[in-house]
Amino acid sequence: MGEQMTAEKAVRRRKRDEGVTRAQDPEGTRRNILEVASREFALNGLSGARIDEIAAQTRSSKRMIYYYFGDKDGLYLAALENAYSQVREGEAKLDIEGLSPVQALSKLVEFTFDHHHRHEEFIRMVMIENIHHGQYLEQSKAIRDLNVTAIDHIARIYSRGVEDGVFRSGLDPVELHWQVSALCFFNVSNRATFSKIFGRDFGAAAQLQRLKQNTVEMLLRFVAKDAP
Amino acid sequence: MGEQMTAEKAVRRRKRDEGVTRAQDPEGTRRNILEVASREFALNGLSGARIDEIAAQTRSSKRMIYYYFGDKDGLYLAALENAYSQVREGEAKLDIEGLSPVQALSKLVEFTFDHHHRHEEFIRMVMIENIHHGQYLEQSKAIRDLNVTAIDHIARIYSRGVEDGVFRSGLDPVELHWQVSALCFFNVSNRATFSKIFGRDFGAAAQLQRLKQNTVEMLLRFVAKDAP
Amino acid sequence: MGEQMTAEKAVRRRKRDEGVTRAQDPEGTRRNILEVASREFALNGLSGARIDEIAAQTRSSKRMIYYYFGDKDGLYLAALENAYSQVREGEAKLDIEGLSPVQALSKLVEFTFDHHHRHEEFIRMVMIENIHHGQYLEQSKAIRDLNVTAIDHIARIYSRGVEDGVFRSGLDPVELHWQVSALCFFNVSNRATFSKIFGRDFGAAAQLQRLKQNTVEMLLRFVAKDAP
Amino acid sequence: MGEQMTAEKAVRRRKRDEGVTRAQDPEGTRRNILEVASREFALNGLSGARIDEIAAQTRSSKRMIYYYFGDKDGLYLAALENAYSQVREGEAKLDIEGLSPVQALSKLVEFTFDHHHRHEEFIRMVMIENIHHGQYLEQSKAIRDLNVTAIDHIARIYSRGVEDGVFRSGLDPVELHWQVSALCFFNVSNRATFSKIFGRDFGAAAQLQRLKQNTVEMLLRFVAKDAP
DNA sequence: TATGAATGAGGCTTCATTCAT
DNA sequence: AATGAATGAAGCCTCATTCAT
Repeated sequence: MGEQMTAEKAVRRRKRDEGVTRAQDPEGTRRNILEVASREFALNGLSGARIDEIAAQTRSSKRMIYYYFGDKDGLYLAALENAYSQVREGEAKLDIEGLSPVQALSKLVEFTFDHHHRHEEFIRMVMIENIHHGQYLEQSKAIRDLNVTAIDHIARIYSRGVEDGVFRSGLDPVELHWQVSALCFFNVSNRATFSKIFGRDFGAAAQLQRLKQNTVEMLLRFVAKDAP
Repeated sequence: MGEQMTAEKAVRRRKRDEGVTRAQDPEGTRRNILEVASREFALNGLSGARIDEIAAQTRSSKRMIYYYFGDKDGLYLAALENAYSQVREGEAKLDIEGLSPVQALSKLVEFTFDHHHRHEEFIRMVMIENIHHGQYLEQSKAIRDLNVTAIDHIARIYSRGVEDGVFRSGLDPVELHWQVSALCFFNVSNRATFSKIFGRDFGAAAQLQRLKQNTVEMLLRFVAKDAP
Repeated sequence: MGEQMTAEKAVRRRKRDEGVTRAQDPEGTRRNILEVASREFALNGLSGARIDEIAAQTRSSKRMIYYYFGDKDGLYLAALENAYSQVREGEAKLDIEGLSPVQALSKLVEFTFDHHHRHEEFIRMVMIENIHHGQYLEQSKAIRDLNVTAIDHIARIYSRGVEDGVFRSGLDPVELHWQVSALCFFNVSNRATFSKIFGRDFGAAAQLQRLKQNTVEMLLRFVAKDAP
Repeated sequence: MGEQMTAEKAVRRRKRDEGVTRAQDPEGTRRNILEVASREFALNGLSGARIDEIAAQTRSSKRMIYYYFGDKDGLYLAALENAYSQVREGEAKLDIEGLSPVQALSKLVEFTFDHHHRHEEFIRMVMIENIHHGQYLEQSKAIRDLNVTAIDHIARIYSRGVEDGVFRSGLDPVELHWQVSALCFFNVSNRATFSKIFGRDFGAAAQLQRLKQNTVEMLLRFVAKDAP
């Protein structure tokens, strides 16, 4: 009696009771921590996330977080790298072989729109990182390496379009990428405030479909050759 | 027993000696706190901001923060309302009287682009609020009231353009607003990560100028009547 | 907008809106404060009661509390004196004229039992004061003066009973008073814990009736002359 | 930058230097905190007790209080359970085997009287808990479990007395327990105010002896078979 | 590789009280 | 007689992190 049960201890007890004491699996442990941390950082931000809470959701303990990631910043950086890596990996799956420039650009925009929509956690990590002025991203060579190919697709499509005489020349692929990103990113990043302000659910399927088509159309019209 | 002088006390004493304290000026005190808090929340987020740090930059004390704003959340909400209120106020200054629909839309987009650029603090507050799923905005009738007129301008311009036969019909003003917002917001919100990833300063004057013109052009092309 | 409404301010506003600004009535103000304070101290104890909360329930302001009572301790002491004074005043109404010693003692015990039951606030103040080792009561000449007559009734009844040959001699009136007090006081003071431990409502009417009769009987049997 | 030495730190250092710290002794640490807390809560009440003060008297730190007990309420509840548990444990030592009902009842009352007297800390905790309307006790299954046997002794004695024809029938053991408790509890709980009001030390040995004998006698007379 | 126990610094908030009018 | 604004001290609690095993 008198055994007061704090949250911290309750978790430990639960784990023991559930027999969650897994076999020695360093990589699994690391992976598990990283997944939980990614979720928690994306949900609460860097200062909002709690090491205790992350540890509690982990299959291992707080000590292991420090063992594998050094400190909170290290864990955050790993989560950030994880987010970028997963998203870039997904992008690699986009296949625009054999499509005309217009079809390819349409497909790229649609894919980007959907991809952002599917990876809200990533979007939130990027928002959070921007709140921090990109100071962690700056430290990460891994992330910079990951992103160099990010504009390859659109650059290729655009130059083909220009060659084929269907896109006007003089545009900057990086700026095109910027525009696609802006429209697709905003859809996820600002949905909460936008929806609440206009009393309209910008996450509803039909609405998303319209926004996506708008975005495709915007890009196509933007690169289109001016009427003679 | 020497005069024990804490850092806080020393600061307060200095303030008083410098005659910075305007005793018994409720509105001034409140305003001063709010300004400092707005800056700090925008810089560090809700959980990242420190009441102690805010108080230290204030002309009054930590205690007064609680006196006027109740708690940290209350202060944050006030800062959020403050941000929206200031920005909406600035928007009211946009004058598009006597301009053609195309000119008006160009001006609106340029203005919005610059306005966002000038109000980074506001952008950051909106990002932060989105990280919090808009839960504070939701509590604030004041903000909802402020924003109802946000699309008035673009709605008016668009309908005039349609009447005049220069814009195609069938578009949704709220979605147009969404597009303008996305392109202008992203420019501020994601500048840090975008710049670092592409090794290019997206905040440089010339670059901004290009992005702004792109944005104007995108919108004009999007609403333009299709060539017959 | 942005006008955050703290509890403190809300109260002030309410009062103003309700036009509660009463006419200058020093005694009324003092009385009102004392009543609210008595309730709050009885409910929450000395350290548990809040000056702010008391002020909020008052028709006047926090400042007036200090104006009239000096400090929190002063207010508590006034509330304590108030409690004793009210209860002693009520006791004065007990009329045992013309009753036989047995009848008088019965009536006294019943009255005391009921009186305690009716004055839970007083009981709680006495408990609280005992928690504080009676250190405030000690300061109050007023309370000591009030209580000197507390045993008069029972002393008179007892000596009449002895004279009449119906009560045994050699008992101490103060101890008799002690016994009556113990049984009547406990009924109110420990009802919460006793009820919860035994899963039985010791405040229910029928139960109270039984306890009261027990108490009368206990006293009567205690003073009764031993069977020859 | 001189070594800034806070009071707290100094205390801790002293403790370590004196070898008072028994590192890594969870049960010892917990026990030590609980003992200090029990004393402090009993002395000052829930709101009156200070976590800082408790920590200072501990062999460990404020942080450990939260580690083991969650928050102040948790610590109070543990102290309350501790108080009940200790007292009930002591009661178990009462041995009335082989005694006649009258002797047994006498012994029980005397024991209860002394036991309450010896455990002032417990009495004070119960008073404090009653001030809080028993709301903590209510949360504690541990305490309810402890108390179920509290009336066993008196119930057994009484029924034997009735069987033996020395006690009258029709009485309720719980009410008998109530009466014994009232008289014994009051002696400790209200001693301060009673003594001060009547200018008589109700804690003096001779006085206590008289009160105890009165209490025994009251109970014996109450259960006694009426003279035929 | 892993863990439960322990920690210091600092975070937010509340309290009784006083000041200026 | 009365008030709104202001305050310093101290209260409770949480955080990231390290120690001992």
